[in-house]
Amino acid sequence: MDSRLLTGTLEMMVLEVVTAGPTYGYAISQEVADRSKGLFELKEGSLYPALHRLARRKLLSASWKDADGRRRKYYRITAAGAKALAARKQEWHQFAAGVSGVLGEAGGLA
Amino acid sequence: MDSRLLTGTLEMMVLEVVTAGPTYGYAISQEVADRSKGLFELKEGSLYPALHRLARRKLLSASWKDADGRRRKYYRITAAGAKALAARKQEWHQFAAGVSGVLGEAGGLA
DNA sequence: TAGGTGTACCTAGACGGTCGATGTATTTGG
DNA sequence: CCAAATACATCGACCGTCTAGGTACACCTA
Repeated sequence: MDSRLLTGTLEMMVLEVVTAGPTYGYAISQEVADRSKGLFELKEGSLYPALHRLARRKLLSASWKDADGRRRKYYRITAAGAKALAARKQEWHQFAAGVSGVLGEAGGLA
Repeated sequence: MDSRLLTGTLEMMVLEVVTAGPTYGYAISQEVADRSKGLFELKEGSLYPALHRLARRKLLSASWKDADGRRRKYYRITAAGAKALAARKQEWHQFAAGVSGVLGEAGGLA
């Protein structure tokens, strides 16, 4: 898996996972790995900066919580985040359809 | 269209177009725009460096030709290029399926 | 109790691809 | 005659991912 493919979709996937309910970095990476059948193993050097970007842009809100004697930073989606996610998903589908079109496959743009 | 999504797929699309027969930079960008219904407008600052990379890696071979009184650099796919393209396409399909899985859509990884 | 593994966060710098801007030159169409 | 299209190329800016490193605590086993 060329990690360059992740560029632009990593944030979308993070937003999607957080949409399911408040969660934290480590759990997000596990969930993404799970849902992708182990294909995506988000690296800490990509994941944490992405979370910070999303928080800075107010697409996620963050708060520290203690659970199981562990210090965790929980993220939850904001209204702006939900909106941005919807836009990203649409863009992604359009993009994927465009690639299909160039590759001469069925499922290209209408 | 966030152009960052193109990272990693631009070369694949170029290889695919050249597979149809020897062609040149300007025509490639037209063809990609065509096949993607205008969604992808490859910029010169991305396209030409990509062609040079692919040629340097021997995935494409290049030769100058004169046609219509115009100076054009024609590219054709090499055996290694065809092989690389097949690999990239498989990787792309896997990647797209992985994203579908994370987004909770049908068509995820088996 | 020492050490390894898993959990959990973070950052710095390297790397590389896409972009906008800019440059050159010719042909075509109004 | 001049604007637009054709056709190639390069440069530096920008930005996201990665590797590698760091901190800290919980848990299990020898």
